[in-house]
Amino acid sequence: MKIGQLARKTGAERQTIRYYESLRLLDEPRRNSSGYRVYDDDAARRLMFIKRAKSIGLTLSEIRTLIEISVGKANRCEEIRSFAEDKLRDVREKISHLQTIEKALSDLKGLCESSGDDLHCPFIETLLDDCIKEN
Amino acid sequence: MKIGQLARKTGAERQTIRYYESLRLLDEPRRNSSGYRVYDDDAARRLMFIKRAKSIGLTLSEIRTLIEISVGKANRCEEIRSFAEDKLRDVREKISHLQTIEKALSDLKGLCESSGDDLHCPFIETLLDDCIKEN
DNA sequence: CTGAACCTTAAAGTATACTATAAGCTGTAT
DNA sequence: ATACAGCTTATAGTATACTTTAAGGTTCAG
Ligand SMILES: [Zn+2]
Ligand SMILES: [Zn+2]
Ligand SMILES: [Zn+2]
Ligand SMILES: [Zn+2]
Repeated sequence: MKIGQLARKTGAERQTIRYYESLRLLDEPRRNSSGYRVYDDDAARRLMFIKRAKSIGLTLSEIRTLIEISVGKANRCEEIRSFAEDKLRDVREKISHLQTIEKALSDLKGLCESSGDDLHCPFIETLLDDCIKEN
Repeated sequence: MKIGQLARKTGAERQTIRYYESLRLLDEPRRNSSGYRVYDDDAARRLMFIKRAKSIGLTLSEIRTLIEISVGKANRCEEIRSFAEDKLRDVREKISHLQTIEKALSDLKGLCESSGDDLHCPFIETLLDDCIKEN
């Protein structure tokens, strides 16, 4: 399988595959006599692993960590669980941060909706005034 | 007020202030005889506006939009409310995406915890296998 | 044999929001 | 006088995850 076939099979771009190789997310493939990359099904499996891992919010560097933990030998469940806990904590923090933002935004929007004063929109005024006490 | 004083007053870095100016988030200040930037309290207010707007999750380009909508004249509440609605939709989408990720991660972690098989960790196996049916 | 499709590399561009560096001018305190 | 803080500009670096470009070699159909 050359790079274009692998790309078609997995839905990744050729350049992305080379990029992942440069990040050591994919093993260096063997080369044919013309220097072209030649892949097997394990490479496709690895690439799909990366795609799925990305879809659950892992960064490429986290995915490399996961590959390093689990490649070849036994999967080191203890490390994997602690990895998952760290990531879950991150995700939950992000959610709660966004919920704070959501509340702030909808509060401001509510102020604007109930004010009726187009000259001093409380959405804008609140952002302008809350921090500096016009000294 | 020179740039250093404005920086101290608002907690922004001098370079950040110049950067915001280059993005037209801050008006070009007047210059003194040596070419130094000279600011007034309105500039400080504007800078704090940017800080607060960032704290509720707005990007610099969204903040520029908000400034363009509201600067000088009446605040155009209708546009502001539609802006807020767009942003709220974004934030809610992000939250729900993260909640999906949270569920996937904790499900995988649960699989690992209840398996006891360190040789084929279901966390890794699921990511490896779900997409390609080892053809 | 020519052109299209496919492969190679290295380097630069994209987006976001800064942060740092270089090289140099200004202002003030001692 | 001179050190030191503070100002100027333009340019490059950081992080993430690609995408694009340039310049060229390979393979195969017609
Ligand atoms: Zn309003
Ligand atoms: Zn006010
Ligand atoms: Zn496990
Ligand atoms: Zn399997």
